[in-house]
Amino acid sequence: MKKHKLIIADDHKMFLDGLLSILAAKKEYEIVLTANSGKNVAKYLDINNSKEPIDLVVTDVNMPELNGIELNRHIKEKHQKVKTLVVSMLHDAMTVQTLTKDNVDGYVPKNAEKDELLTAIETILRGEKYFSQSIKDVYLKGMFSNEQTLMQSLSKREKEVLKLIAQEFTTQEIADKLFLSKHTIESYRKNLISKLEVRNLAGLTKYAIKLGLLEE
Amino acid sequence: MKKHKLIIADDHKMFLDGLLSILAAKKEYEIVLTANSGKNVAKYLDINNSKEPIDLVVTDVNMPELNGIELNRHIKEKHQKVKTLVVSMLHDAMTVQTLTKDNVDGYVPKNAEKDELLTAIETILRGEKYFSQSIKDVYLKGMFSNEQTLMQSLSKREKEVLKLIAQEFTTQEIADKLFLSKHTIESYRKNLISKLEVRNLAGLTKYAIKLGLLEE
DNA sequence: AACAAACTCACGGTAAACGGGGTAAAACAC
DNA sequence: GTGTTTTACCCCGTTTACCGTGAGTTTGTT
Repeated sequence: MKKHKLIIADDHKMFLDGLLSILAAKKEYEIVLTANSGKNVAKYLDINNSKEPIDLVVTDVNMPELNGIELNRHIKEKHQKVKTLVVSMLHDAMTVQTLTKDNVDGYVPKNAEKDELLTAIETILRGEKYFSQSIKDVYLKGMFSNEQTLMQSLSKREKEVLKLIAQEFTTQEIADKLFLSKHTIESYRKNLISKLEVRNLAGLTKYAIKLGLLEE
Repeated sequence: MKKHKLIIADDHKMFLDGLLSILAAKKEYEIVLTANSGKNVAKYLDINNSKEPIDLVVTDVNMPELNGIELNRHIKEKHQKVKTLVVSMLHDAMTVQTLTKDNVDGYVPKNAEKDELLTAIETILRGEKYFSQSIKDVYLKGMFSNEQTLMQSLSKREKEVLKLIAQEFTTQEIADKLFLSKHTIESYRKNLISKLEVRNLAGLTKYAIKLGLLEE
């Protein structure tokens, strides 16, 4: 019987050790590489995958250099045959949605049982998808939450203005910055307040943060 | 040689498995209990510790029911002889400060090497403290960051007002709510703006969030 | 071509926030 | 028991935000 070739990636070394000890005990699997960043996985695949094709990459979401989302995207673009399984904390709905949109093959939270992880891996290697119930819950909840819908209901310009508002710029300053009339910005402000169902600048600011419009 | 009795607690089962496999391989240690919440550890100690004293509790910070901070506090109050080692992600300075204030015996981030974990445990069992360099860095950085200082520079009343401001209440509404003159609230508003070095409500709101004054 | 979004601008009014300047009693610390 | 911080209060002037209502123009879709 041919062993399935796996890569596992997580920046928490102890967790990586844990995964490794679970998977190395199974003779069906060969751990070809363990990595603490997505970049190392991508690099490895880009160089070696044609010679020695990998079956599955098990990866965390939060990683330096190239995170799990980006790694999954890279794999699904450049190495379509390689399956991906995300093993991470429970993330927000958007993360899950992004991953599924990018055709990830499975998602198991880190608080799952060992057995569920093994089931997930088997299922995926058979060519099916595997998502834990809690992940499906998050996904569905996200579908009907208004955060997501509201974000989509905002146009590009509205998001731009919202961002500047939350960055403490006044209407006049934003108008100057965008070469628009201050009346225009006032309109946006009004629309944002009614669309997001908030009362004032404080509510707008909170939404800007929630929607991830602010970096620093 | 008498084995040291350990308890490990983490709500991520796979990580727990990892820890277990690392520690169970060492014959110096006996894993008396693995738990996925702080409450279970506290309960166990409260009932059994007099008969069969535990030497060390290894715990995560983020856990349901009773988190690592609360668990550590409980242990240091009720079971002074039991050492505690936190193994968790890198947390903010305040978490680390709270833990050290509560006399935790060590802190190792989850991305540490297996060997460092073992070193930490040995050190602590010898009666010394062990903190990874990255944890010390976070601690020191927190000492000189202004977020912490600013938070302390705010009085109770100021925090209360700031919270209400960020909750989208107007000056008048806050005045009514706290049975104060609206002039008073205006003063607080001004002081907050100058203390926190922001320009307006948006900046105040961001600080309220950063300082953790808002729940939902 | 028709239609809907998205984007732009305008006016008038009320309410609120912002900025600068104060006073003063109570609580806490040294 | 003197000094500092906290809490609470006041006035005034200016700016900005908020609200309603409306309307032209561009852009993309079917």
